[in-house]
Amino acid sequence: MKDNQPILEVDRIIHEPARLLIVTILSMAEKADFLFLLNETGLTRGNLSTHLSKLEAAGYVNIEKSFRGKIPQTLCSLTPAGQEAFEKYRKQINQFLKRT
Amino acid sequence: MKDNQPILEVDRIIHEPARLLIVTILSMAEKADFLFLLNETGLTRGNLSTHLSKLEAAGYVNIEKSFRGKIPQTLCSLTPAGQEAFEKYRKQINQFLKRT
DNA sequence: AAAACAAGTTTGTATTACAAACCGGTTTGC
DNA sequence: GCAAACCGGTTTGTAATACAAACTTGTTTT
Repeated sequence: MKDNQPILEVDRIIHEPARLLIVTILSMAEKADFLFLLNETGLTRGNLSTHLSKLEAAGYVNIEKSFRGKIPQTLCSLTPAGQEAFEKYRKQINQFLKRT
Repeated sequence: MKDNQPILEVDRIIHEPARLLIVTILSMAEKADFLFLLNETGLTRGNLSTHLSKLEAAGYVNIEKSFRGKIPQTLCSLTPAGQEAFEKYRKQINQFLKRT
């Protein structure tokens, strides 16, 4: 068989709940550091790290590393592509769920 | 580490796009057969089959097998638990996405 | 100087979604 | 009347991935 056409095609990168959370926060905060995201999301550090990496690899978030005194700091922000993808996702899901 | 509390906790059974599609269709049609779902969703038979099994195992859909003449027929419908879970999911996602 | 801590990253594992192969029966072609 | 194609699915094999736990690199504390 090879009858394969996707119907409800949604961006899996954003669809994942943990990342949806992260992206939503970033869409409001416009630049947040690792520890802030850690608190807000309730994720473990490990999972936050990997989800951020995945978002970065997708080109959806920008990650800049710096130092706050002697302590490393990771700042994250949505890229334009990320904002766009998020908006698109929201529209899709809203529209899909609207038609009761 | 063991600081683990889930924040955006969404029903993964329903969250999966293919199953969200199936459940949405069932919520409107109230009893649909395999071939109908196959057309509506655009899934392959194999994937439709496994997703239905998963929904059945979760107690969200009821599957009855019968014959239409000599041809087997699989009828699917949402259980009350399935309807409830779907409604809950919709509310959660809508509410989450609402707060821009 | 050793032990605890901070801020992340990497690794190991179990779950999964999807495609492809399979299967039992039925119809069609010859 | 029998082989080949078709129907309506189910099972299997595999690659991706989400999460927890272990590790790392550097910094305070004691």
